Amino acid sequence: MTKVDRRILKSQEAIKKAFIELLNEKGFDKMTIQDISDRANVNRRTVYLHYLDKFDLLDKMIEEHIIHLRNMFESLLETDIISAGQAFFEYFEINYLFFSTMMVGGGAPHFRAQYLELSVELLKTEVNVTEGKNKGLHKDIILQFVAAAYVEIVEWWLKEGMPHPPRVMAEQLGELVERIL
Amino acid sequence: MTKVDRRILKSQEAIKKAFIELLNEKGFDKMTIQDISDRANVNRRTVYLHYLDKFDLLDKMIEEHIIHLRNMFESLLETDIISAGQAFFEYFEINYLFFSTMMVGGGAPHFRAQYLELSVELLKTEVNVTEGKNKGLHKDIILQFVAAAYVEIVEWWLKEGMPHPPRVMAEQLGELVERIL
DNA sequence: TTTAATGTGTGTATTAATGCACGAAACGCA
DNA sequence: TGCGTTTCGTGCATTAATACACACATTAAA
Repeated sequence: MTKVDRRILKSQEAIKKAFIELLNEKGFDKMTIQDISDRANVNRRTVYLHYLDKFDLLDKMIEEHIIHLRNMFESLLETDIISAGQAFFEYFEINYLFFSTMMVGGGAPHFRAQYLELSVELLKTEVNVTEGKNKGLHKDIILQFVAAAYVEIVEWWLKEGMPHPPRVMAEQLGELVERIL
Repeated sequence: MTKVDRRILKSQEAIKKAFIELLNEKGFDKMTIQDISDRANVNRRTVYLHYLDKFDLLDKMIEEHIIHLRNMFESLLETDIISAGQAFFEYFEINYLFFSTMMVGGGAPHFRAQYLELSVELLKTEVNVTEGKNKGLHKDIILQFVAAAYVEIVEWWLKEGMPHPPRVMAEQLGELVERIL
């Protein structure tokens, strides 16, 4: 972990904060780089110094969340599946402002693709086709099946404004997944 | 008004904000430049780029308030003395955090000196010794007398935690000054 | 449809901020 | 008192951010 120049952190912090705020107020399409730099109190040139355009900015922000989710998964390996699932839903809940507004703002596809990829990767260690009820089935099919369900549920849950608390989501989802894996 | 580099404004803003916070928490004597730069999320070197030391920082902050007060005076020339006085006390009230903690933190002498100077300057236009009740008296004596009273009252008011609202202070002070000028 | 205004992405010279290192001064404490 | 630690104030090379300008695209109004 080489030390990052404090100016870089401050600029990126300000830009990302401004981005989230504007995502709320005008949506992704309506906001301009001008808006972002104004809000962040940063020169417009500085935004281009860190990001290619607003799409890249969005991607990088999603990327950060994906990384965070992956780290969460690794630190939750010893935890039971319900509590682990709950932790994930709570993370989405905390960052609801970002994720939900991204959905209505048109950023959903980017998030969906990356989150799906992550889910498949994480589930790899959980699926067993050499014994048990899935003996003889194709691992890649099961993976894709379950991962897609996970992603779709999260997206639905966010779009609907979190109609059930994290714990309930984790419990019911755990029940369903139990029947498959 | 030549345009100031945005970085300068941001750095100074952060430093001053940190200074006020620390003035509250540890007082002027206990705080170090290190503390200030840490809190401001700025390199220690940057503080020295803008200020000689913490005394200079304090002075410059007071100076800014003095300038603000002078501008207020000029924009209140047409206003009646009570309302004008009220505006001043309200300004001190808004910046109570700074002024009051400065008093207990040991910065009072610096403020007192500059505020006294300003008061004398501003009162110059108000005192008339060519006619009226003060005909024949020395202008400089009257000036010093009234200005000192003003300053002392403000200091007392701040130290005591603003025991009366701005309006009341302005009214009573107006009454007293009326008898002299 | 033409025109004006706004936004984009980039080049560039300049400037402010950074990180680091240093000796000296001030401080806290055994 | 002496001694280790902290803070100070500064020098310096490097880097990030800035202001400004430009050509071009997009949008909105006349």
